[in-house]
Amino acid sequence: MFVSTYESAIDAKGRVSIPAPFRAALGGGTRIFLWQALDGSGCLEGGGEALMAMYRATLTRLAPQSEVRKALVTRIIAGSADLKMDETGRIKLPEDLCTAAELTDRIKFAGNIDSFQIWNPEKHAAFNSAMATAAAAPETLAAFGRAYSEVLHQQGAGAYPAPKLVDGSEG
Amino acid sequence: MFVSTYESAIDAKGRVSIPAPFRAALGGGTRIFLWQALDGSGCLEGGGEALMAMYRATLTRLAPQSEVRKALVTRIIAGSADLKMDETGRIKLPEDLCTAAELTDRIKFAGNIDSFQIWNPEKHAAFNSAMATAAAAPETLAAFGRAYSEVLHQQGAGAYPAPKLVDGSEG
DNA sequence: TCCCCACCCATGATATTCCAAATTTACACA
DNA sequence: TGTGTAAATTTGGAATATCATGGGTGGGGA
Repeated sequence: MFVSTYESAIDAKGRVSIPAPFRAALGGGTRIFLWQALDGSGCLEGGGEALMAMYRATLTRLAPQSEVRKALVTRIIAGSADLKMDETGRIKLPEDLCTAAELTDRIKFAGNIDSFQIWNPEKHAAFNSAMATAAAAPETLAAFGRAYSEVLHQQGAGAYPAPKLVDGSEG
Repeated sequence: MFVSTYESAIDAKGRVSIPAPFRAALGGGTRIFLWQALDGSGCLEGGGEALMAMYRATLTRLAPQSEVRKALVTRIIAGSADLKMDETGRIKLPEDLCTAAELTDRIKFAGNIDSFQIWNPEKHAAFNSAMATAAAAPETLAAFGRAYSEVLHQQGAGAYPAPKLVDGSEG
């Protein structure tokens, strides 16, 4: 799982070190896919072979000639760069993606569960504060609570230790 | 899988280099089939022997004398060029297909999962921006999200671990 | 006999791989 | 709790390999 946010630098050759925790999340694979986020937020989205395999399965479920599938395949499959990490964990960012996401010298890697995002730092800061506001909204918190309850019920109460008032060495 | 987009040039003899990653996606085969895309988008569609084998199986499932089968066989089977890559990974584009797809000096290879597309660069740019708009539409994103969830549930704990409160160090 | 096509080789540019150093981070011990 | 050591990671640069492209030659068909 891709968690947390890290900053990294683009060197003179357009190379970038993938943060070590993200390399671990890639499960040892060295192939990385990068494409422009679908929602127009201006960041790049990336993942490894496992994510692309999921996307392949997802896209081939959609009706072959549907506009939805064509649009998504164009953006995610045709629109993605197929990169390979070197031995020190670096990739070379394609120029067109750097231009699209306004990446110049320093960038932010943001975890996104199954994928990660690459941001221009200023845009990331703006996005971050917007998300902070949105997260604090009552509707957001309510929706989170509902989803959490559903998962709890689905998984059953046995999956997790019951809360204890006085906790020992485990829990 | 055919991923990403590459540009290539048609030389004086009408030859074109297949991008190296696409050659890898052909699995070592040197036979390439090319035909006009069914949807009237004006690009060519292509693939290797594996894709044609899939199409053969698909088409022979259709009722022999049905209009659907005749139409598809005519376009895909009769209408496709049967080409062979040379040792340096080039093919010679037939003139009629070049004319139909308005290919002159430079062309774009766009990955399409199991097949690839060949585009006139200007037409590809126009198609790309149209698809970008379509992909950003809320309905498209919602449809993608639904399909992704379905795949997740089908695979269960396969590619990605199901949500757990206590997760391993990777995943 | 001519022309077209398939095959072969050569070359420049580009991308990738490899090596080495410097910085940061984690850990152990005082 | 502070410091020193060790490991890992990030960074910079150069050598190597790969790839796209151009031209040349021989065989086969018209």
